[in-house]
Amino acid sequence: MSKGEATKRQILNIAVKLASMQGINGLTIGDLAKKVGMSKSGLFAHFGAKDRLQLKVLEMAAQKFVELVMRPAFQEPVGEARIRALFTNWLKYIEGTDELPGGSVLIAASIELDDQPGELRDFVKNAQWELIHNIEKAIQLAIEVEDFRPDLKVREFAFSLYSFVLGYHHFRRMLESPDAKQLIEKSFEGLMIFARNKNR
Amino acid sequence: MSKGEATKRQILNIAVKLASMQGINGLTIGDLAKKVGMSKSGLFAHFGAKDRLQLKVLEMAAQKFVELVMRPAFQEPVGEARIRALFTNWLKYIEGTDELPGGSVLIAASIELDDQPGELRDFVKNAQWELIHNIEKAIQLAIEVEDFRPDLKVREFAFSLYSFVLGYHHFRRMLESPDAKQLIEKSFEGLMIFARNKNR
DNA sequence: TTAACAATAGCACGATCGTTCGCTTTGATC
DNA sequence: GATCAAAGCGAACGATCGTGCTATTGTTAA
Repeated sequence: MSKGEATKRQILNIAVKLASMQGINGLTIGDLAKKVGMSKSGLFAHFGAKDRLQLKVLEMAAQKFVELVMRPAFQEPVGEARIRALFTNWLKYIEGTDELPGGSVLIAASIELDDQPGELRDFVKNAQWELIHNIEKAIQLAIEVEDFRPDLKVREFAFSLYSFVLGYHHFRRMLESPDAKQLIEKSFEGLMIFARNKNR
Repeated sequence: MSKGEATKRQILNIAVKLASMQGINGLTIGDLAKKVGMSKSGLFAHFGAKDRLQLKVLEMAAQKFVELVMRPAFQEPVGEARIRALFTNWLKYIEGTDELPGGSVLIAASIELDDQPGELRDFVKNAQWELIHNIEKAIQLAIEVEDFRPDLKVREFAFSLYSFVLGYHHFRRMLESPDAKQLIEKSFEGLMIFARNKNR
């Protein structure tokens, strides 16, 4: 890996962290340069335009999500186990780490960008749809191995699951509700009971 | 009402509209002045600082929400009817009007502000908690008139309802999912069945 | 009707925004 | 070690940010 590629990656890591706190629009080149420890112009040269930087940040965020949530979940056996792993990883991702202290960048970006058309919005929209389709695949497989009811509506299940995650994000991060985790876990278990195949 | 009060109100109406599209942080005084049709400094004098303007915008947004969603719902008879009215009004509010084209200002502000402490964040947090407590009151009353099960967990019901609304917001505004409305309505009906008193 | 005051405009400020350009330093290649 | 491209810096650009100040206009009450 060339020197340029290395610093670019380092920049993006810090940029994702920053964007997760100040939003993708709140991300500023001067600010970012200061955090990275290099000059504005030197940093800027890596991307050529702010749009490019923002897009790369979103791509990196999406990639991190896949690595931390989707990939490990899809290594679990098909069925309820995979759904549970997906759920668990997702929660952990939202709770944040040193790398991503500010919750989900993509959820935040969704709301920031939902009224400003363009490349950034399109990317987020596509990324979210891809996520949903993958969830739906996992649900479909759970039906096929008869963990879940054959008449379970895949799309509706996905909507509920996604909604609960958004709710958790909200209750935990904005409301700072101390029982946020219990609430989503209870809701999730309810969803599982609803989905489970009673004939086994 | 004095002249100043009148223009102040007019400014805030346009500001809420703007903030609902560009976010509370994306709101800019120059931009706003242009839309309102007056000078930057003239507009600025009404608020003294940007924070003040932002706070007033959030207050106005919260007030609009109460007027459009909460107040009419609480005129409905206690019980399931009130919950349904709350739900219906909330959806309509999210779907947006000419006044509020950009979805819920408060939901957007929640995510924008969740990592920047201060007066604005505190206000949004309090407003959201007040909303939740009012929802919980309505649920509690529905239990007391025996529309809902006596052992229904009020907080959990409120979490689910709120989550579905967030999901609807997301599916409709970001994903532009054509079946968003069907999805949340199905989820809501499921929630109602779950909550309903079976002994009636 | 006029004196007092509120409301608005104009202008300028320092700061920061994204971006450009020319220069120096660094790194890799022969 | 010389060569040349890649990488990074410093300074400056025009635009816009939030915010003061002063002057002028408009409203209101005596």
